[in-house]
Amino acid sequence: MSLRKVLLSEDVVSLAQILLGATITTHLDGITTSGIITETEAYKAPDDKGSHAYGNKRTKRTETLFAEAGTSYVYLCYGIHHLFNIVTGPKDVAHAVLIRAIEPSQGKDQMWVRRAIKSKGYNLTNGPGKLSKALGINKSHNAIDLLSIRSPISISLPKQHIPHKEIIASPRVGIAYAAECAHWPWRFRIKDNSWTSLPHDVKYDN
DNA sequence: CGAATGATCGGCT
DNA sequence: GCCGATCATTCGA
Repeated sequence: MSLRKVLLSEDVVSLAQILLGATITTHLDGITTSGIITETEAYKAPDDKGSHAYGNKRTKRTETLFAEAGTSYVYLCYGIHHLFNIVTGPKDVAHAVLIRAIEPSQGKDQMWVRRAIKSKGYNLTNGPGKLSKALGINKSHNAIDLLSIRSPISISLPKQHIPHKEIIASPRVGIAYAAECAHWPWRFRIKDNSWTSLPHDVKYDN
């Protein structure tokens, strides 16, 4: 089954889990960088108050969310960070999966150059703003067809899905204003993978 | 350690 | 004007 068909037919909450383990690759400025998706979040308008398209609100910004499955939705957060989403569902259904973290595979050195920070380790790509910067994604990559052969950004599903047992669900963060929707466990990450951001509600004792 | 803060922009009221 | 699907750094205990 083609990726587009999967993105069209499955529910966005399922897709957030299906996309775990998928590879995202960018070809920009003659540089190839790629990584495995380790953490995702589902955004499901119109009922989801955390979504920009809550209540099917259409503005210049949210219009991209209403595009057909396989379109990219990149938008600027806090004036600094470009957050990368994959639009899912048929045209006029504003569902999307936010990519929150990846495990780097190709072009790690170039990612560090793009990130330009002192620290190292998992810090490279374990957050939505971080991975976008590491992969060179910015708002010029909004509303492009990820499934086109010409796209500088591409997605490929893993040969085998991550088993359900290996997926951890938790509440979404950063959208406290979204009231009860903020508690919906629509954030997914691969168990025992260190290339994820820590769940905010879990404490580790050591 | 944790808390506070600065960075810095565009969409919305 | 205000504030967000954030992050890196500094400050204080």
